[in-house]
Amino acid sequence: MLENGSEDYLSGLNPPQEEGVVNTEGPTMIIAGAGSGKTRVLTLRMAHLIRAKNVDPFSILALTFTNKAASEMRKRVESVVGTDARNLWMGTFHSVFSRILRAEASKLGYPSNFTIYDTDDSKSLIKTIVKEYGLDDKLYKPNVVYNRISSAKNRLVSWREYINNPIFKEDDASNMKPEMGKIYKTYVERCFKADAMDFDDLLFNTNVLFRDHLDVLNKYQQRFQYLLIDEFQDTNVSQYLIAKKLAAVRRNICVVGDDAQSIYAFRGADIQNILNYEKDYPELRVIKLEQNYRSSQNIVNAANSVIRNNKGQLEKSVWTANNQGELIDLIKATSDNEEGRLVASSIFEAKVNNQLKNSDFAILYRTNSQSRAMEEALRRANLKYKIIGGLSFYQRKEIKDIISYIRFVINPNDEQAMRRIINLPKRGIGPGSIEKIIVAANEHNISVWEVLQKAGGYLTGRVATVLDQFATLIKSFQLSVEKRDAFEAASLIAKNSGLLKELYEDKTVEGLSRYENVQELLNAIKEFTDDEGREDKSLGAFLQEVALLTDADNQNSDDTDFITLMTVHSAKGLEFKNVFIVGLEEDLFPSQMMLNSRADLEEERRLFYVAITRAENKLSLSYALNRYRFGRLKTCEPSRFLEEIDNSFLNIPRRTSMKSGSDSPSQSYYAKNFVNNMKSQTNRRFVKHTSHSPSKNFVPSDTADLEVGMKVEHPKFGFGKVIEIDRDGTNQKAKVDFENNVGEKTLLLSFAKLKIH
DNA sequence: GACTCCGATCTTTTT
DNA sequence: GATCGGAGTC
Repeated sequence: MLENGSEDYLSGLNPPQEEGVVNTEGPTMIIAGAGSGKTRVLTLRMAHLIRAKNVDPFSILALTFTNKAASEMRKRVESVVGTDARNLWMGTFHSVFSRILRAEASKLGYPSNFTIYDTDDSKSLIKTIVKEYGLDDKLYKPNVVYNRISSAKNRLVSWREYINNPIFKEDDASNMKPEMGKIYKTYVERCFKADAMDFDDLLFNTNVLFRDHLDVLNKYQQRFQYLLIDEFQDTNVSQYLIAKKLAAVRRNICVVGDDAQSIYAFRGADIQNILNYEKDYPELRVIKLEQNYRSSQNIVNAANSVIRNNKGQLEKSVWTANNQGELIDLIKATSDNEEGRLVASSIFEAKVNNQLKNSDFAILYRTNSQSRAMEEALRRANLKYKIIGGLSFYQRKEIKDIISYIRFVINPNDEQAMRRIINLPKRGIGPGSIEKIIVAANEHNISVWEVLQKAGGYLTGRVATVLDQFATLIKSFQLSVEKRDAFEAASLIAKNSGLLKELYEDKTVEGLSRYENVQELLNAIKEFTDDEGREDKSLGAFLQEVALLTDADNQNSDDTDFITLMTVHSAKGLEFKNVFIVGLEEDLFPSQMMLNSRADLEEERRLFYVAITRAENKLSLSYALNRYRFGRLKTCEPSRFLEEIDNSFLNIPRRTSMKSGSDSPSQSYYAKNFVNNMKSQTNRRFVKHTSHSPSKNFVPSDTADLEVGMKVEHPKFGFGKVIEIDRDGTNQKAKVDFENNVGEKTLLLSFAKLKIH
């Protein structure tokens, strides 16, 4: 396979696949049905360019949708062509163009160390602006405003164009939000002043860069002779225009996509891109990959029977030569918790009967919040699992705090970072003082950082002294960043800022885990600096890397045998032997927010299609008749999508809690069953657990049962024995000796989840 | 300014 | 269930 000049990587490809690999010149569109080997074609196409056409990997640019997809693809190219693959330009639109923007930042009036605002930063900035203007925050909700601005940027509508556009004006006025344009303008100005770009700016500003600086555009047009875009159906207009500009000279642009799997319209993805593409490149070569190699016939046919309900698709018929396979299981549960138990027991059974591993299973759901019930059931069944996505590591408070320190040290104009850390740990600087600082900065037309450095000149008394100390601290950090590598500098910041100490002194279970998380972050930074191949080991370089990272590609190589839990969105591009799609209830999947238009509903249906086509051998669908939503119990109807699946592919419902053979149990049966189910829930001996305001927590009567010598189980530390109980004072504590080399821990009872055995 | 309690509000998906 | 902001208290 690695022999020079050998082309045996072409063997085993079907005709359209081979066509996609070897026809490397000119514009190409590959319409690739689910499971049709599109990643294989894409990687071999790159390999073919390097190997057979002697193209320098450095001049190939491949744009993917996620970081994970990029690194996966790089690995696969490497397995064919060897280390040459390392020189490929490969990554998400956001990561590739943020790199280019850093190199060319000065042309746009930005420093090259500009900060990237994540969604939280953007929303909180919007919130501040709305407040500063004295606007009604019920009307101008950060979410709504953010989405409006975001979609404008994704269509390359600048604030100036937005304000001058009568259609937007009318639209906003009729929505009672006439000030939208003003907020957009101020938001952009504040980002610029903070030397910050949000996610959309990375694309918007790249367009501006290429529009206003033809020399720069020319440089990259020369460099990137071959352009490949994966998941083309999920690109937005802004992304497409960047690609179009880059490919304008050589026209070697290959896009791969599947309109049936377009699931990101909510984020500005525009299916129109496919039509524009055909218009922009009349000489286009279109290749269709229609044979599915992944799934059994039942699964492929069921997926087709679902997607058939959508109107207006590209012509394509996905088929498979695989065998018929098992029928699709339908699991009907009375509650979300029971759904979890049924899924868990089904997995357990299948593992035993078919000699399968945990990693052969995936549980897919529509919303992250559904993971909870599944998680608990799997834990009880002793099945190892891993949740992908959800609240990512980098979104945890303690991590964001440290990162904000780093951000502020690197870029002291970063307003959002400043707001976060200026009173952390508590320095006695409240909202009042922060406002004063901002006002002073605006009055003298200088940056906030300049005010902080000369606090005595603008503020008085104790606050001035404290701010002075703060500025000195930051300056000392700045010095150490210059002199040390990322790990040393970050350790110093964690320590000298006082954050580490504060967490260390918090002996609650939560504090402990926060402390561990910070250590984990430091480990990640250590890994970063220990990487031999990396030339820039500064903290700034680490920050750039981390800003666009999601925890989807947090690979822990040592332990890989787990059941995967994730949303359908994050499952795109993956495959599993056995797949469970859970929570197939009306208003949940399809989501109630997507029932307003046909287009929305069709996107949900495509999402369902994506979920189904992840499965290779066995698919199980489940729904619950009662579910906790918004902390309230709600009765649910089965999803309309279930009815769209042709019955001939389905197994008659068999996994229900019913003991009797009756196939239409009365509602009261479920109600009764559900009450029992709930009872067993409350009998659990877990202490209620919330993240803050501990006084709000109650200690349920059963922790009063806790006695010295009892065997207990903790979700994180495992089994242990109570050796001491302190019931005096307000903070009741128990000292527990844990097995598995964790040792003795003192747990605050109001926090600890302890199960008595 | 810090801390506590209480009620209101929201949860679709992600770079 | 979790977070945020307001109100009241120290």
